[in-house]
Amino acid sequence: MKIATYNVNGINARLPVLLKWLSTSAPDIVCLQELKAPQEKFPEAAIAEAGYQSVWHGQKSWNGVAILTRNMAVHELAVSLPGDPEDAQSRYIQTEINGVLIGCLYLPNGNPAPGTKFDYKLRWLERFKAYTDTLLKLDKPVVLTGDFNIIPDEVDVYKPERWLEDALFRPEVRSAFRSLTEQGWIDAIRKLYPNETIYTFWDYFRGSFSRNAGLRIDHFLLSPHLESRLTAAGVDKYVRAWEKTSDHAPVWIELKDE
DNA sequence: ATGACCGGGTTACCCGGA
Repeated sequence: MKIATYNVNGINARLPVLLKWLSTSAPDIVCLQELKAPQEKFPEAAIAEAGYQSVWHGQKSWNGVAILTRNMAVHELAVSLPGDPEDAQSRYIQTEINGVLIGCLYLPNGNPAPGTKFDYKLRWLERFKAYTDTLLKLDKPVVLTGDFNIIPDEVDVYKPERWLEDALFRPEVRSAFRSLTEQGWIDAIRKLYPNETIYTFWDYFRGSFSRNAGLRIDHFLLSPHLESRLTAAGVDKYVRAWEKTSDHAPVWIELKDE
């Protein structure tokens, strides 16, 4: 079972690129972030024509998340992260497929830091940590994937010294990410590639992609059950080189059957 | 150190993104 995550930066602007990537990469499950489209503007029919069922939670202008599946029934379980009914931002959607709970998240960016946006990011991380505690106690296979907006370590950014004050790299958020892996969640890319420089995002400007000035901010966290089932992982970096592409590249893992 | 590139939409001398 191949599971992918892709911050599309606008589902409608990205539709041709998304469909082309789906046909070449052929993931079974896809988590999308930054739809930047209200609920009724999601291109469900075009995606269905490509062979994928969708569940999504849109929002006008910003945010928005979706889960697509190929040849598998989708049962939508949740469209928000528990813990704050007042939070109106569409940043989490969750479903269960083939006995695996799939959480698709778009964590707040948090810049500028410090400030109210950074405070929101930290609150979101607290809620997320409380929820991951709950998920671990379920004692079942769980995949949490998406755009975490967290650079976990110095190896995950081209010039760490320039990012020290940034909301993606500040000690509070790196510590929050570390607390998840210490809790038992497996960073799938790092599990398979402990020392390699691997990026998932490159700015549109400053010639970032051609200079490979990137960040690793899109992640897969696996519950301990899935460690023995993880067989492969990677970044579809070639998609970032396409015309009209997102500033993120798709990231994927392969899980073998039990 | 700085700029500049995208998508959405109030089509702007706008905003947010990372």
